[in-house]
Amino acid sequence: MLQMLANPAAPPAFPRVSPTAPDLRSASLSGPLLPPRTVVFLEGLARSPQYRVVDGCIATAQTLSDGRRQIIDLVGPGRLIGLGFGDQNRYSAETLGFTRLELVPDSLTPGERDQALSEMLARSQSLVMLLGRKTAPERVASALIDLALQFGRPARDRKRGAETFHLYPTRGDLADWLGLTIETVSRCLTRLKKAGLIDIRHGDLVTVLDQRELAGVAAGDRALSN
Amino acid sequence: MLQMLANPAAPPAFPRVSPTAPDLRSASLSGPLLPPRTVVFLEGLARSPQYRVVDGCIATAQTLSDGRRQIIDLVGPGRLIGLGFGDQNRYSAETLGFTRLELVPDSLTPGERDQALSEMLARSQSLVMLLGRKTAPERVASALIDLALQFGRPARDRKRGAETFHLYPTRGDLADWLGLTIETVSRCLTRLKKAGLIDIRHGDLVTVLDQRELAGVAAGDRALSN
DNA sequence: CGTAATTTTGAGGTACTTCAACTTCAGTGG
DNA sequence: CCACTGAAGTTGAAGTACCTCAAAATTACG
Repeated sequence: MLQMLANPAAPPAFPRVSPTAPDLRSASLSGPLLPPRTVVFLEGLARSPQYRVVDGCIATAQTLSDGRRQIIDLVGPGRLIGLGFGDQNRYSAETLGFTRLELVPDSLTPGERDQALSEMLARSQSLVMLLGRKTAPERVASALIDLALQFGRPARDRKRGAETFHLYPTRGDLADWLGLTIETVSRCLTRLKKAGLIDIRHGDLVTVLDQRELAGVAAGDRALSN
Repeated sequence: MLQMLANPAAPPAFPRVSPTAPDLRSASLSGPLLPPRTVVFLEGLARSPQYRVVDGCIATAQTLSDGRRQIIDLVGPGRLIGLGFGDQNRYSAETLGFTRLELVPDSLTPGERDQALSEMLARSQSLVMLLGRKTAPERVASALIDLALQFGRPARDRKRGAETFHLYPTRGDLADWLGLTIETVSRCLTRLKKAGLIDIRHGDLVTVLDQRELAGVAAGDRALSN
């Protein structure tokens, strides 16, 4: 699942782009609804404008010449993409699910830009720690906690701490984010389910059943039986 | 300010800290010469001022509660440390080798700060790609290329492309940077030496003998025989 | 020269990957 | 409604890259 896109350098296949591809730039404030797997901009091409995610989810990723893909970040509502580089994009951005973007003026206030850059840096450093020093179950648990924070809603369940969110990334996306393979991600999720820490319904609706235990797994305090 | 305190997680050996620890604050422009393994500031403590590395090398690192350490970046001359966070340090900073720091005013121009943050972000994202998707030999080769760029001098050798630099990080530091173990780093270096791509003299003087081949290994184009 | 720390090297173990088969699910058309 | 198809996910078995453990070799230093 390393290459979902064609060669990034060359004009890419635009999977499932609606025939009448909406022009983002023409949207004044809140743009059109982009279908899943829409490429917003591509690594290596001339620098794209900046967007704020209004609703949905964006994956930013870099790809090696041989096709290995690494997702740099999953970006949820309220956060920005497309800032912080020079004359060309340092990563690609793609929707994972129906997503609404909002064009952000190139001239953010220095404060806003600083804030956004700092947050991106902090998240990138967290990912470095995760990739460099955490085991597969720890990575998956950490990812779920992050996704719950970004995409979680108050949860319809009354259960204390139970939080439900829409899982935008596929197993392949999670693998490319967490430096694992699809199979390893799947196995970890299965074990988290069997341990009663999470539940997944309809394939993409995740409920965190035991937040403390999940955090324990993420921190390496709790093992995770087979 | 210099917080030469004990490591919060575990009581660390503080090798070779000079008895009369110099106070950075008293230095107006270019500070004193800090000995190796001097802790400049610590993760989790109140935010430290910002410094520019004048000469030597700084490692910035995060540590998990169980002691696993991940080096976030190795910082060479000209680059900044200590910026980009809120009220407390998000990582520790430590000298690897005799290092001279220069206090940087808290009020960088927005342009300077933006520039520095962007560079840190770019480097962090490169490290994410390295940790998530590169093999051990690729990681070590990539690291050497980065270190040659940061610490390399014109090389006394006439050889085209040959570049020599002082290897500040130990095998352990490299391992904590590259998400590997000491032994794996050592084995990769040995293989690079045997392949004639690099040479290491006196334990810490590295010469890149074949820049192209080394880049090939880093990119995964060239394998690396046993 | 002697001791300790670091690095190297080897042998064996394991967490994760790879390969392959099976299952589930969404969409499509009969 | 239900077979048919393809994509996504799961599960199992086997392989391997890297880790762990241990010891030897090298280097650093008093």
